[in-house]
Amino acid sequence: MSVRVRIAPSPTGDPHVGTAYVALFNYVFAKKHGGRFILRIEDTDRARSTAESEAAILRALRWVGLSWDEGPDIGGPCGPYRQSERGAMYKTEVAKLVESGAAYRCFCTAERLERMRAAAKGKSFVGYDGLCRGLARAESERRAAAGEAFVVRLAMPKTGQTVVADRLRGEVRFDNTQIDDQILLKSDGFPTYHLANVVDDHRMGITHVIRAEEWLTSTPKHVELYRAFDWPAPEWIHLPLLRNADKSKIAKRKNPVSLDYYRAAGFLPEALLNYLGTMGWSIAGDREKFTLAEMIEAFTFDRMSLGGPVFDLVKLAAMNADYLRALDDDDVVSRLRQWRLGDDYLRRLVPLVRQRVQRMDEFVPMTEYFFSGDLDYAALAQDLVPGNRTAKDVADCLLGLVEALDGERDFSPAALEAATRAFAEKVAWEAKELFMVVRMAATARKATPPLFETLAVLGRDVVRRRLRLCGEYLKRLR
RNA sequence: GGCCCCAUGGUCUAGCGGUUAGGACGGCGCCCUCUCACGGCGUAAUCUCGGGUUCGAGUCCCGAUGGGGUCACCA
Repeated sequence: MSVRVRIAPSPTGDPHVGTAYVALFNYVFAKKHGGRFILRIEDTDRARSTAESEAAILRALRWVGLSWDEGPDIGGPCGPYRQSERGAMYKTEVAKLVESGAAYRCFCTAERLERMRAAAKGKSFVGYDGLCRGLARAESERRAAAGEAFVVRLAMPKTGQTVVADRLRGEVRFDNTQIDDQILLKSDGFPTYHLANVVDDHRMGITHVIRAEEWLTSTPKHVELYRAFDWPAPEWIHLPLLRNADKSKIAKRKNPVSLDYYRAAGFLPEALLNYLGTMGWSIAGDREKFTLAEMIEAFTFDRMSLGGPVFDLVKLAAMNADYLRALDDDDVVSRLRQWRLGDDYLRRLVPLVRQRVQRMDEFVPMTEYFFSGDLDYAALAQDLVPGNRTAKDVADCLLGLVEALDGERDFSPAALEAATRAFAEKVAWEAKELFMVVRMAATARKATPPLFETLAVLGRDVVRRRLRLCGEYLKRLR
């Protein structure tokens, strides 16, 4: 059977470095075995999924250099590759499960579930209590027909164990008493990840599920689903999780996590890929530089290590430096043009500064912060903290604004201004007071072109990082 | 807290019963050099602990400890 693997990102935010990490191993494994690498969009969370996020993820994956053989943009034999367009399949499949008794309708309200969880707090098992599991078939049919809202839950076996065969860990055993009756179909009729993932992986002929370790503990539910459907299960390979410096799962509050950040910061995609390839995997004992092609050539899961690797920006930068130095001068020029020194970026900059310079030789010094990375706030420490505020106030404010901006997909000047004004109101800051702080945090200057135009050109990743770093700097001031 | 996973320098890792425990990033020192960077050389720093198994454990087993993940109508 030929290898078919997939990466299944959820379009609910920025393109995540973890997605690239998992994609890399899927890609390499597929290529190693002459298989196919599939991109599937898991957009069943209709409240959080956005088209912009999906587009950003595709763009970022392309930038990093991983191309897929089947996907929402290029199609393929098992489409559609967007779960929101596959709704009918899930309903048909879940109906079979209800019919066979492997799943059941649950009419419990969110309020009841909340009370149930509160009551179970501190107990050894905190999953669904099974109230609706015992409902007579006729009553379940009747209530559904009457239009009462329901979800469909998996009827997990109540005894015995479920064994997950993980390629890297061997057989992992779970007592069935520990496993929740997972919701398969939400009351809006959309499937949860657990259902959609199993149905799609089956229908798309996925042979190996290579995904992050955070999924390991929900895999018994998937095992049970394959059993209930009487489908052959794929092989599971749970990759170690990328970590922050404190070893917790990599997260944007502690580490830049958006692939767009890495592009904006001037990392070369091949260097990033090489670095990700050293996270949990090694090509040889004394070697860590290798190309994608070399990784494919040498690839085997036998060379994985399972401790969660700390994602270290410093080491990434050192590796990036190696790649940069290996390019010839013309290549570097061309990379710089693609990055920020090209017409596109300059065209956005010129309207902001042309009225403010008298001579062209002022342009570069005046726009320096549009091209630099992290800024130094030491010289601004006094100005950053208005007389009526403490450093901590300003820090909290900045950090709060970053959170607010995280959810802001639209980074146009107008949207930024609206969001920032709304935030100012929320924290009871005078708008112009906040604007000045943001200006200094984003540019390390007190005089710049109009703030929101400037932020828009700097871009969401650079702006959020600078505001965060400035906030953290102020926190340390004390 | 229940369950699950993991455990070699600060970090990424090599090691798959017998090694002076290797490489890389970072640190420090020296050399190269008009400066800086590159490069070269050197140096400090690791097998979490406790029991076994074995002639012999970083390597195998058990336990403890520590870290992480997960317990949603999010993925």
